[in-house]
Amino acid sequence: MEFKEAKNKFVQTWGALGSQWGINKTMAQIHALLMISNEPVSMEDVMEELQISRGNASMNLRALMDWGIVYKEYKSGERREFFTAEKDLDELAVKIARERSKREIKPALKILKEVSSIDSKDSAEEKHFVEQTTKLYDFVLKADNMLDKMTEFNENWLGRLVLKIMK
Amino acid sequence: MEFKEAKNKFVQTWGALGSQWGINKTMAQIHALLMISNEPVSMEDVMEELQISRGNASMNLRALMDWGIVYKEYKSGERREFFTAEKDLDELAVKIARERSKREIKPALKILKEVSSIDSKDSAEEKHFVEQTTKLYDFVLKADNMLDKMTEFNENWLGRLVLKIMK
DNA sequence: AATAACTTTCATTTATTTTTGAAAGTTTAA
DNA sequence: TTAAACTTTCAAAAATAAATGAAAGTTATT
Repeated sequence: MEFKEAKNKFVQTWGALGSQWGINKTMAQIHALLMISNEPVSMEDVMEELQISRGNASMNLRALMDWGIVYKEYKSGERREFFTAEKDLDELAVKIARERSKREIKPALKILKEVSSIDSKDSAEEKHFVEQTTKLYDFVLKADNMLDKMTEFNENWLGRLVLKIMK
Repeated sequence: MEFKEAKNKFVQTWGALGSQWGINKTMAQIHALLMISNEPVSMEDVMEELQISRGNASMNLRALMDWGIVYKEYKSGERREFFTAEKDLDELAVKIARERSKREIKPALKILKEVSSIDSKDSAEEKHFVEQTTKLYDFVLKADNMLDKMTEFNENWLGRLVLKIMK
């Protein structure tokens, strides 16, 4: 396989993976492109390589910056803006986890708490509802905390030990 | 908030959460409905409660069964089939993780390995590409293994200890 | 302060995903 | 073996999400 083909295959694959994990396809593809780029990439380059429109490139680059996983760079003597990706993968994972937690899990938790707090009066049906949603709340909270604590987890020695054992 | 409202809110919320995590909305809603149901639910009930068509109900129930998180049940003396959800949440998480790993991560890993194995000849650009995709491969593999090992992790004492510390 | 170089916005179009529902398929019981 | 009760399939329709591109908006340069 030659370089160009490999590059293209990688961008496609990363794009598909992204879209299955809540990041839209183009966004993930742009990120892929930046990941494997030696040097900062201009919007023009992104449009060219991925064959997408200016508007699309602009909006998705903006979104990537909002997520904190792509940065703007300025080259002296150049008018245009250039972009680079976060390349530290642990950092990348943490940022994505944080963002998704904030956008998706936190709001869901709020509602889970709400609905699990109705007073279940008498019926067995209602009791079961409260029981289940309470369990779910605890579970999602636990899972969310795990994500939140990933950084420390990855850094502290005990975490490393466990990782080693789990491997 | 009264029961009916809470129930509806929960189904909607779980549906939205599901659709953001790669499970389609109706599938997640059906699952939600089964989760909070005291007793097995017929397809007719599902259609009625969620206001969806017979085909939709049928296909999504089938998908849920393929994922191994919903089971068919037969009531003696009843012709119809009834359905119940996996209610053990750890089990649920493991099954979802396994399924997604199989469908999405494993194929992506295969391609990552492929593209990271081109021989990078001379150019710095190609060297960088191989370097990055190799790192990515290792990272995704690590993450995937973590998912794979969740069960043990949740069961063994060291895991529990770490969970406690992480809390 | 006018112009050129570039970026963002957003109404419209296009592509993708999901849902419908009627026909075909199965299973059970008489 | 026929009919009733139920489930599955799948082509077409509807809903949703994403992309386009031209106009509006910025910012730097002369």
